[in-house]
Amino acid sequence: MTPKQEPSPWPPGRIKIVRAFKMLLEDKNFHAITTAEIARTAGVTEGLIYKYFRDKRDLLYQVLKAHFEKFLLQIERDLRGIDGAVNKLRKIIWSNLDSYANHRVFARIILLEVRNSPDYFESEAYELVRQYNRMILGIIREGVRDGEIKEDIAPSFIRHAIFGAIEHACLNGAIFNRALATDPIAENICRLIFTGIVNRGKE
Amino acid sequence: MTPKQEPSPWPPGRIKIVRAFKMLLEDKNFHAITTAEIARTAGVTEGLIYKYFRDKRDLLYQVLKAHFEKFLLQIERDLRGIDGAVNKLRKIIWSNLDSYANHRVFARIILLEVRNSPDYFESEAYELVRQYNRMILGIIREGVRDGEIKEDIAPSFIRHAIFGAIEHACLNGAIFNRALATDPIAENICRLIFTGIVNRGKE
Amino acid sequence: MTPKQEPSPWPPGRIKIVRAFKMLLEDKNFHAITTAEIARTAGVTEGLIYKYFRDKRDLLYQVLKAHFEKFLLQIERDLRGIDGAVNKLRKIIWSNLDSYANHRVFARIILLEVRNSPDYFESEAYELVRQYNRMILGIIREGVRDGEIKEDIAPSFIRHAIFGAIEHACLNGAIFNRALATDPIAENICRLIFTGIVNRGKE
Amino acid sequence: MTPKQEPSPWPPGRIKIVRAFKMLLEDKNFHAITTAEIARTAGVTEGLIYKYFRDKRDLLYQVLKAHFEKFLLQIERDLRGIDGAVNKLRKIIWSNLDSYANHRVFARIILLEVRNSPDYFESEAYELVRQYNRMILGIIREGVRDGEIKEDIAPSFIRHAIFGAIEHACLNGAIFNRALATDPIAENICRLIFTGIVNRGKE
DNA sequence: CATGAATGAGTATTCATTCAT
DNA sequence: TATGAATGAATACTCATTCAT
Repeated sequence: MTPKQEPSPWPPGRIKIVRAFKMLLEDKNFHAITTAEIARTAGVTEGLIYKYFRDKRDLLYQVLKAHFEKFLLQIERDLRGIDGAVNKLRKIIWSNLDSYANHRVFARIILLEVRNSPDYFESEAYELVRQYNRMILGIIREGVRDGEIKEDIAPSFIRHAIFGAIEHACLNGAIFNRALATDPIAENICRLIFTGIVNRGKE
Repeated sequence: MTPKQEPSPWPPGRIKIVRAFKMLLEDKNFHAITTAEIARTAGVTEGLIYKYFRDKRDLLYQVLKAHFEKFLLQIERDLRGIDGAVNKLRKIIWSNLDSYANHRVFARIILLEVRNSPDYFESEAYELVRQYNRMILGIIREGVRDGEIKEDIAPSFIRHAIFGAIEHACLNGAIFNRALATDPIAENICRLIFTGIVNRGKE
Repeated sequence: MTPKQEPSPWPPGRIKIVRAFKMLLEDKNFHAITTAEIARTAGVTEGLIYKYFRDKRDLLYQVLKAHFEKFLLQIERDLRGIDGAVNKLRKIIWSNLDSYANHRVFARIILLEVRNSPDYFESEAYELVRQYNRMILGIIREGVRDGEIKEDIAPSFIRHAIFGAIEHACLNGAIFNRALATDPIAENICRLIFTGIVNRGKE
Repeated sequence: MTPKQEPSPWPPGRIKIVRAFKMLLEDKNFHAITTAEIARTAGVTEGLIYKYFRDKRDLLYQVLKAHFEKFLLQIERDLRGIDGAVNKLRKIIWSNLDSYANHRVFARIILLEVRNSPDYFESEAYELVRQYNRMILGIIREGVRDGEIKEDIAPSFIRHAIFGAIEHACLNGAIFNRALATDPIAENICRLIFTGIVNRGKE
C-alpha cells in the first residue's frame, strides 16, 4: 500500500502565498502584515494574491478554515472508542489545549484577532467552529440524559465554562507567545469543571 | 453631609473629547474611529486631542483606566461585610458580570479590542487589572487556607476558570451587542465553578 | 432562392467573446467592464480575448464597426427611391434617430464613451463614420446645387446642426437609459432644421 | 472707494491644488491625471487634496462649479438690455460659443468627460446647468408667447437643437484642441436655427 | 486653551496583458 | 484553438500626528 503523496490541487502560486502568510503570522499581527510583504515573502506578485483570495481577510479565513478542518478531523479521531460524556469532554479539553499549545499562532488568531471582525462570523471558517460547538453540546446533553452530568446547569453554560477555562488558560501564552504545558492545564481544568472548587466536607 | 458636586479638574476641551470618544465607541470599533471623527464629534480641533493625550491609544487607555477605577471602587464596596472566600467569589462573579452587562461597550473593548495590543499590558489601565487579579488570587488562597476551597487545583487555574466562564458567557453579548441577564448567568457559573458538573452519586 | 444561413466565418471563441461583451455593455460602462468579466461571461479564458483582439479597446471598436456596417447598409437601403436633398435628409434624420432608439447601448457608446479616446478616431469604426459624414455632406451640397437648400449657410454647419439636434435629443435617453420616441423627435427636428424657429410673419 | 482686493476665503493649499489641477487639465484627460501628479504640481502632499475635496471627482466638480458660476454671471450681464426672445437667443448662442472658444479645456470636460458619470448629474455643478437650461426654456416660451417663435415646435426641442448645434460645432475643437472662431459659427447657427435651411421660394 | 493648516508614509486593491504549453 | 498561471505597474485614498500661531 503506497500512501500516495496526495498532489495538492492548488496552483503553485497559491501554495507559496499561503505558506508565506503562515510564516509571517508566526511573528506578526495579521493587521501588521502587508500584502506587499506577503507577496515578497512568497516570491510572487501582489496581484496574484487577489487571483486566489478575495482580499487579505479572505486569505486569513481560508487558512483558518484549513486549520479547523484538520483540527476537527483530529478531534473526531481522538474521540473514537471513548465512552461516556465526561470522558469525552476530558478528551476534548485535552485535545483542544494541545492544539492551542502546538499552534500558538492559531491560538492567537482565534482568541485575539478574528473575534472583533463581524465578517469572521459569516466565514466558512466559523461555520466549522459552529459545527464543533454543536458536537460538544451534543455530548453534554448526552451526559445529562445518561445521568452523568448535572441537569441543573444549562448545557450552554457548561460549554462556556469549558471553553472559557481553556481559552483563559491559553491567553497569556497566545499574547506573549509563551509555551503551554498541555497536561497539567488539562488536569486542573478537568478537576475544576467536573467536581468544582468547593471542598466536599465543607459544603 | 453635603455631597459636594466634585468639580472636574479637567479642562472643558478634554472633557468634550472624552465624551465624544465614548459616544463613538458605542457603535464603532476603536480602530474604526478616526481622530478627525473624534474632533468633529467633540467640536474641537484634531490638534487638541494631542494636547491631552499622547496618541489615540492613550485616549483609549485613559478612558479605560477611569472605568476600571470606578469598577474597583464598586467591587470593594460590594465585598464589604461578606464572609468566606466562596461567598466573596460568588459576589465577584455577580459584580463582574453585572458590570459587563451594564457597560457592553467596555466589555467589547476589554474582551476584544485591547488584548491584541502589547502596549495595553504596559498601560496604567492594565495595572488596575493586575491589582484586581491579585485581589482575587488572595481570596482564593484565603479559601484554600481556610479549607473552604480545594487545594489540589492551582489557584491561578481557579481564577482562569472563573474569568474564562464569565468572559465566554459575555462574548456573544459583546460581539453582537446583545443584552445580558446577570442573575441566571451568575447562578449557573457559580454552581459550575463551585460544585462542578459531575453528578455526585455517579462519581 | 434559398436564404443561405450565412455561416459565420468567426471561430466559436470569438463569437462567445463578442456576445458576452455586448451583453455586459447593456448595463455597464465600457470602462467598468473588465477583461476577467468578459472572459467569465463568455466562458473562455482571458487569454483568448487577446488571440482575437489587440486589446480591450480593439474589441470595442470591432463591435462598433460591425454596428456601423449594418447601419450604413440600412441607411443606403432607406434612401433608395427617395428624391430631393431635403427628403433625403428627412429620411436620414429619421433613420438615425431610429437607430439610436433601438440600440441605446450603441447610442451611449457613440455619444459618450468613445469620443474622449483619440485612438477611436484612428479606428476602422470611425472610418465608417467619416464615410457617413461625407455622404451627408454630398446630399447637402446636392440640395444647394439644386436650389433646395440655402447657400448662405455652410454645409458643414448644416450637418453639425442636424447631428447636434439628433444627438442632444437622444442624450438623456442614452445617459439614463430611457426610451426614445423616434417619430415625434424626428418631426420636431425636421421642422426646426428645415424652416427654423422664427415665425414668418414676424420676420 | 477702494476696490478691496477680495481676500480669497480659501486656504493657500486649496488654491494651489485647484490651480495645479486646472493646469494639468490643459493637456490631459481627467482620467489620466493622478492625485500624485496633482499634489506634485501643486507642491503639496496628496493627503491635503482629501482635506479639501471628497475625492478626485469632487475636485473636478468643484472646479466646474466655479466655472459655471462665472459663466452664468457673464451670461446674465450679456443679456441685460437685450429685447426680444430671438435677440436673446442670438446673444446666448454667441456667448456660449465664445465661452467654449475661450475655455477649450472646459469645453472638453463638459462635452466629453463628465457626461458619462452618473454622479455628475447629482453634483452642484450640474445644478447650475439645470438653472441655465431653465432660463433658456423660459426665453423660448416667452418668444412663443409673444408670437416671435413658432408654437408648433416643442420648446425643449428648440433648446436641444440650439445646444446640439453649438456643441457639435465645438466638438472637433474640443477633441483635437483646435481654435474656434466664435463669430462665423454663431452667425451660421443663428441663421440655421432661426430661419431653417430650406429656400423660401422652393418650399 | 485652542486652532487649523499641512504632512507623509502607508496600503490594499485593480486590471490589462503576456506566454508557455 | 484554447488554457491557466502569473505579471507588474499603477493608483486612489486614509489617518494619526505635528506645529506655528
